[in-house]
Amino acid sequence: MPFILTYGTCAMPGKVVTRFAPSPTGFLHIGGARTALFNWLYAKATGGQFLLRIEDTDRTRSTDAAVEAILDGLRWLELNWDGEPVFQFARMDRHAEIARQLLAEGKAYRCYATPEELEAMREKARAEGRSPVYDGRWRDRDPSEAPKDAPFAVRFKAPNEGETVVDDKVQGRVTFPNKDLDDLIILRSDGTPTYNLSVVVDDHDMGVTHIIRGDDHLTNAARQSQIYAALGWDIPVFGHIPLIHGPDGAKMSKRHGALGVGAYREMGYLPAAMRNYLARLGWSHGDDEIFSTAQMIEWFGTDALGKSPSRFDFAKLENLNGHYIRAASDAELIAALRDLLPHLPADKSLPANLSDEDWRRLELAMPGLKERAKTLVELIDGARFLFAKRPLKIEEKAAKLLNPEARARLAAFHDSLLGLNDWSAAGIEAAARAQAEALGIKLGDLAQPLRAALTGRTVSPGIFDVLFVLGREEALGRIEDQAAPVKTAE
RNA sequence: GCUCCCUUCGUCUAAUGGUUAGGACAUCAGAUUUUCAAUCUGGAAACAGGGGUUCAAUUCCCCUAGGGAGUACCA
Repeated sequence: MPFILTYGTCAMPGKVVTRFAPSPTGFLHIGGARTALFNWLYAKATGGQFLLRIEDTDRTRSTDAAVEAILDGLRWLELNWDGEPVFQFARMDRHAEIARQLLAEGKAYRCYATPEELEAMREKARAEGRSPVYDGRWRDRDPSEAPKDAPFAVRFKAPNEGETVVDDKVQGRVTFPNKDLDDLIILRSDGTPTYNLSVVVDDHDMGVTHIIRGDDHLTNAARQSQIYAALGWDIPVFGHIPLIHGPDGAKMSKRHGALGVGAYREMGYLPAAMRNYLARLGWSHGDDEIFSTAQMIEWFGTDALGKSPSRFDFAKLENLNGHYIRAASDAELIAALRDLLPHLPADKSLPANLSDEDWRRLELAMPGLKERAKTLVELIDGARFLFAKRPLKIEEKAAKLLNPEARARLAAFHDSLLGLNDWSAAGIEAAARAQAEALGIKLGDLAQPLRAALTGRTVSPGIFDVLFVLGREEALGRIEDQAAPVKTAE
């Protein structure tokens, strides 16, 4: 079957092409998300293309669910890729073809060493304090010495002497002694290509010019450079960024920090806040902390990428998210909530089937709510009182506010409210202040019992806004529920 | 073990061969206030250690310590 070049043939000279190349063995984690962001930013900043390649050649570990999770994660972060994703596995024949070409040109050779043999070799090298590299035992042997019908792998004939230099945009000039870079297998004994070959071939065919990736690939960059050189292809510009660590400085693991971006969505973070936070992990633009995606694109460059690893800090993310929530319009937040609600477990969500009227009420309450929420989840929690049914369940701390005096004040205020024509926050506030004065108490002594009666809690948006948003009937009802002298506190 | 990389307040980071080493988050104190937030003011808080080079080093070089990555017929 003829191989079709998807991008290589149409790559414009001088045009930047970046890519994100995750392997679909799990969700899109935070480090991957940042890598994707940087590549995306670089493409946007240079007017180039941002491509996506799914490295699914490990058939036992790759899953369709993971592919979906990664695409989902990228979409949520609004990191849109150009064109269709390239699936590496589908290009296996092309990779094998290049391996055979290398073999034919004498730049690769057949290796008949068995896995046991290789293991013994490594053991020995380790014991002697040398790098556990392949010793090249089949490198220069005559084909006639090959065992008949024995399986073989194809190894790349890497230079033995000298050094390989990776000119890295982030790490600088990194030099590797060639003696430590052994002849890696490019074609397994079952004829399938291996990672380092596939990556080189794909990046070349896709016309990739710039590669920003985790520094766990730095050594690979050296090996890949050798393959590029053997093939006579241009080596892309590399930028190897340090990995993100967990809050305790240790490697990210499932126990701490290594969550899929979907988890961040469910914790109520906004994509824009996420991008902003991620951008500040390992990249900076002077003292700027909060900036729009447009500014990010304008400012982004590999020069300001840091070399030292960073830790993931939830407190800062949360703070940033709070900024974004406060800055968002009410309509935007309503939209974000509508998107998020279906993804949340019932106990963290709002009642199902909110009516249009409910949504309107929520939007009306939004200015007061968003001021107090650091995440959408907190926003939801803060909004819960809006949809509570009478008689309200009163939280313990709120119940303490509702002592007999407080209930008497509520009764008095309830009566004043009956005669209030201007049911606006300002009108209600004026009434409350007058009431407090008449009673000879501080405003707070009326406001807090009111809060308890109206929301069942001790914390809420401004209480006059609460009355206003709830509407006259509901508000008066809730006050009455708590003001009635015969009713018990619980 | 071997190869490579890293090290500025608790965290993310800025800057510089000569600075009171800056900002942000977190933290503490105060102001404001109907609660909580938000906001405002102020405080505490860092150049890992040791050698050099230099008139001068946080900055350049070396060593040590600590951290990270790689070391597969995984990606």
